Amino acid sequence: MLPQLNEHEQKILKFIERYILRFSFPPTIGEIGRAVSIPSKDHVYRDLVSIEEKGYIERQRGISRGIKLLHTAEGYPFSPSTFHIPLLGRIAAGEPIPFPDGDSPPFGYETVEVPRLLIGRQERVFALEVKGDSMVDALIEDGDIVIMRPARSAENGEMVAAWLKEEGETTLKRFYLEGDLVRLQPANPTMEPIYVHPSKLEVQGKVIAVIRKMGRVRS
Amino acid sequence: MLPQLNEHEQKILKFIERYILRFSFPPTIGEIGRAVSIPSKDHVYRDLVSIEEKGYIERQRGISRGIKLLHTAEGYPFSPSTFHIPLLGRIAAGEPIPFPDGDSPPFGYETVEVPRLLIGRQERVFALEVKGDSMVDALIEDGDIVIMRPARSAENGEMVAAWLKEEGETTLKRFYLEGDLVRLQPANPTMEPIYVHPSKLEVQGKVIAVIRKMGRVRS
DNA sequence: ATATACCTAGAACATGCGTTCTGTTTTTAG
DNA sequence: CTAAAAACAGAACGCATGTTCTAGGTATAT
Repeated sequence: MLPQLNEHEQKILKFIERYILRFSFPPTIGEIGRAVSIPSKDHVYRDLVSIEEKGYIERQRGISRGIKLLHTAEGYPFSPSTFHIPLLGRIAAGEPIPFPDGDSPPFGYETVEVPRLLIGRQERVFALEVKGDSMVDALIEDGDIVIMRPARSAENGEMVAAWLKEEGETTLKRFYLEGDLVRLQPANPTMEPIYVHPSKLEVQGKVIAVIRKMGRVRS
Repeated sequence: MLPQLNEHEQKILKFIERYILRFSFPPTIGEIGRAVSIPSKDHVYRDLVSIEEKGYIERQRGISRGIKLLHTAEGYPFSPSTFHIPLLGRIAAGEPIPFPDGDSPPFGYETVEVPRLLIGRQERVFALEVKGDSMVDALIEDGDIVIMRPARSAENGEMVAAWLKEEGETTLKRFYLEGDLVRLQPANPTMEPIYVHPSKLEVQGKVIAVIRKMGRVRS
């Protein structure tokens, strides 16, 4: 686990990250200072040394813009064209999805690497690995990675993680509000939808993407 | 299509690419000159202007290392942590898969961005977008992106694209050679396998991964 | 040959930029 | 409270680096 950053170091690291995503090369010490309102270059210089000692960046001394960003302020690996999403756990049939509580992004989890284009704005998204064949009705199989975003409500047609209070289980289906009932439509067209009253249903999040890696071989 | 680069420009662009992959920031003009054996900084400077005019890089004038690499010397989009896989087309039920013939990498196609980790070091991979619900037995739905690699044979348990000669259609299933028959096992556990004689079957490729992006909303 | 354009080299120049020094202010330890 | 340590500001220094100038070389067309 990486050591925590103090306030200045966090602001500096976040600025470096934004700068690289925008320009594709790191900022100078002066640019950092102006961006985070530290007039002294020496001050920024020392902070960079500290950030490097904590393992978030790697520096080439004496070289302009000699900064290599290794981890984001959230402690995740950084790469410019890809985003690392925390893998919160492995989810199986009948289990509630362990949504992160509060606004604090989870720290120190294993991560899943996905292209930035797949996620768009990468706010509060997280990943789950599916265990077992309980979600075949959502066209999801054992080992799939499901990428989600917490949400309390949904638009018609969106794929949601819905908690069915009476059954005590979570299901992934497309959401349609029809009159005063909600139709939960399986992705598998051979299966029938279910209708529930909104009071018996709790939308927990929206499914953003599913990734299936076929590397392994089944006996 | 991007204009061709002359010999110097190619050497420079390839050096920039290698340098960025190694250090995570671009080289200086002097470093480029030394690497490609051009003693004159002015010479390198003019070459960079030319490379920029041809659209391979984007430059921030007047600032050190102000180079953003847009395309590789081969004309593909550049990003350090992802591959860009050619999207060969949209595949629907009953259609044969348009595998690329020969070793020449397809040029000028639309591409799909995939993290390097997802496909490893494999070459000649390509992507297809699935149209229609004909592959639900493989737990694949309309709009999914299937990433494949051409192959003539398969190991037991691998997911393959198999051409069924008598039916005249392609199907995606797990491959098991059992005695002198091949068992093609659907990913959907509620569906039954089919058994065919190897002579009636042609393995066309292996499925490496499936990507499902849920952005759009269905009515 | 002559002219033109282009490629190339080397040096000069001005600014960019990392580093370090001096000194002040704020925080922490006892 | 007092002393030590850490955080901070500003300036100075010197090498790094992008840019431009001058000039010689090479190819091509007329």
